[in-house]
Amino acid sequence: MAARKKDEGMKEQILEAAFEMTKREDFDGFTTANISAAAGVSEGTLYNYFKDKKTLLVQLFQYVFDNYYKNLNDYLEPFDNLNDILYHLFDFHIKFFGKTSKIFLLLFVPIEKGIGPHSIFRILFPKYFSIVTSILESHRDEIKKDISIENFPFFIIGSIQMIVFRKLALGGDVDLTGAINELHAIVTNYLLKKEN
Amino acid sequence: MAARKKDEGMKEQILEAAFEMTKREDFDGFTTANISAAAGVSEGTLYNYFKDKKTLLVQLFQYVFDNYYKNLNDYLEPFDNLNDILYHLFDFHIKFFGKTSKIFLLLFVPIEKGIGPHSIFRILFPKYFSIVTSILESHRDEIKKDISIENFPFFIIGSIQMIVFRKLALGGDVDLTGAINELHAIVTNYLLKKEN
Amino acid sequence: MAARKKDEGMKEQILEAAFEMTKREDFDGFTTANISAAAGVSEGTLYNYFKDKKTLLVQLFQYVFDNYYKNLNDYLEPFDNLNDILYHLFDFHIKFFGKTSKIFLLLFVPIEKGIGPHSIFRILFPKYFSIVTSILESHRDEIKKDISIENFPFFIIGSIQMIVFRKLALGGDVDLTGAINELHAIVTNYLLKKEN
Amino acid sequence: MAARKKDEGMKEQILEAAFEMTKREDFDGFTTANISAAAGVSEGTLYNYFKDKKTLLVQLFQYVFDNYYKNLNDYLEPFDNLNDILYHLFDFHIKFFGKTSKIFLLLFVPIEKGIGPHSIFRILFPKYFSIVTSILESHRDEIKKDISIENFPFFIIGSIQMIVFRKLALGGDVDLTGAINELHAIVTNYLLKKEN
DNA sequence: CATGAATGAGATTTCATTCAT
DNA sequence: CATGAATGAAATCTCATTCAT
Repeated sequence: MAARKKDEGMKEQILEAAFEMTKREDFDGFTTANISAAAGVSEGTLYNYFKDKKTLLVQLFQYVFDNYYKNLNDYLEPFDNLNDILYHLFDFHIKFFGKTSKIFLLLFVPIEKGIGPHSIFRILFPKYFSIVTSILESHRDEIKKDISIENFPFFIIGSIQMIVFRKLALGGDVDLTGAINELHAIVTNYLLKKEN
Repeated sequence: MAARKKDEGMKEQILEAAFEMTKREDFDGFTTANISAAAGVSEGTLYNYFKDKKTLLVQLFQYVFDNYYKNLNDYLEPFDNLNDILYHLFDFHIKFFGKTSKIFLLLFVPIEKGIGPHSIFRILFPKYFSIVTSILESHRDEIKKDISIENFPFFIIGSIQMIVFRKLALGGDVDLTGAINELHAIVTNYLLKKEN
Repeated sequence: MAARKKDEGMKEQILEAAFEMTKREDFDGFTTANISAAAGVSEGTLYNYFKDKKTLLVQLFQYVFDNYYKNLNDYLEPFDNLNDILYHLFDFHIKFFGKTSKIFLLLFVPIEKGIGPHSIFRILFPKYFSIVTSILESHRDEIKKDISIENFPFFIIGSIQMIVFRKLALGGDVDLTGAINELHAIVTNYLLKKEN
Repeated sequence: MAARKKDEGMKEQILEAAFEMTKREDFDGFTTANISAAAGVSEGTLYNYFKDKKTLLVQLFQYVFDNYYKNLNDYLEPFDNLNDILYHLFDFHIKFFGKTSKIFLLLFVPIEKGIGPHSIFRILFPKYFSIVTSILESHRDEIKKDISIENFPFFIIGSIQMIVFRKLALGGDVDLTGAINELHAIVTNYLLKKEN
């Protein structure tokens, strides 16, 4: 149990370091050399905790998004109406990834051989879908009656993500707050019952 | 006088083959071996047309998006109101990339050394922004007076793109038409003057 | 006869261009691309005049040194005493190669397979030896009686060559005239009968 | 704690093997394949010790000449007059390179980009100049008063080197001792005060 | 378990040579 | 003959993985 705990700690330390590495301006790709240097361990040590590099990357992505969801829940906890929740969902996303993380490079890492699509996207989508869906469903009464929300989570993630990407692409002079406000306006305008 | 006459189209042939390659289910990365095999030429030939692999990839991305914009213009030509135009913008995007292209893997390819962000995103954003902006501006009278559309192009690209990604991730059973319809509803609901 | 003459002309044109190329500051090696570009012909054309690249290089070296010897003879013709002749031998050498020729890179090009040394040096040495030796022998009466001159040609070529190399290595601020004078003093001091 | 302990001598082992390789009759160029085979390591290992091939070659040249100078000092230590020292300088040079080393092929390897000459010669010249100059200066009282010795080091290196090259070019039947004696006579005759 | 040097498979790149035009 | 695009063998270089310590 102690050993396992130690294991888990080291694994997390490596994954955390790898995530931090993706936020650095001079990030230079997910090589084992880069990851081990960032984690302060030897390359060989990586293989004591992960079968191979692909496994490490898949677990890295899962680690980052488990983290994301956990912190998102805490972040949203104080808010009780959908309007506020959506705003802070956007806000949180920008804060979590907004600076410079290149974690999304992993999206196309293949996770299994065989027929059909099999990228790391497969991990992201169901998770993201379920969290946004559960938010929406627990506030159904605030949402307009006649609209479909089946694809809404994807609209949300796509839009936020593009704001992040834009920041990554264009550099420091992006008005993130304005973008969040505009996105929030679009979404709530569509989604929420008119208050009067 | 000319030797095997330099095929002016060879460069395009290589880029086209590389793009087609990204749509294949068994796509396995942008190696020079893969690209040359897809193009039916030797690896050495690649270097007769491109200084190095990075140059090829940047030009590939530009080629794909030049193609995208050109075809999009033709596709939208018959439509004269913003409602229809937006619908077919979404529609076109899905058709163009919708199946399986992994061209977006290139988004993070660095295009220059130096300070700040410098990925291939830099190429994509201004182009996409300008085309969507010009569409919106030439239909200003159909848009609600009081709303900001500064960030609108990014929401649009982000949303469409996420639908494409979802298809890539989850495979064949995605209701693309439904997604387009819903996205279209969100956007037009926010953007367009209520018709009465 | 006309055809052969044309051949010879083209061959010489290529070799001359290749030699000129070695004097350029941005000289970048004896690639077939470089040589053909310098000569203003296609790469394929090289192979109409030379069996392969090695043959071209060997003939280039021979061409340069045949040229050297021929011009040297003309250059020395006006002088009739060994003192002057030696001075102008040095002078000529510096003028011929002195700026920036990297022709000496070819010295180690192998010219035959098999046992023993077989570099292009083999071509240079006998020629240089014979010309210096013949100069010395036709002025035997000016040379001290009791000294050996068997290795003298090598001393001369080595010393001059090093002056050239020094210029190549250290750049523009070398006092070539001073170096020639000093070398001349050493050589004549050793070699010539004291005049009184 | 240490893995296969980093052999501090591995770098030197590779350089030494590369130098030895240049003395082999069947030496066939400085390819990474040749060098790694000579050193008994894999090609990949070369890149654990040298950034790239050019760096390896520059360091190889420096290694060889550092070795040369160190051993030369020991070799000359017993001798206290310039006459003897010069003789054994020649003698040593022949012994060190005299057989078959093709290390001098490296002389034109470029060491930096930019304007002006920049070959490996730049490394050789100052070193050789300083060692010969310091020998001459510490024996100034044995040298004739009125002669310039500014260029002397270059004549010495050039002459010795040409003897080495001649051996390389012409093979085994060269009278090295005779050549050394003659060179020694030339130099001392010019340089040293007449003893009487 | 940790290390990190060594490996070698595979990726990128160069370039002498060929050959269809 | 001249051309120069295409080739492919060989060179340089990268990097995930192994394994002796």
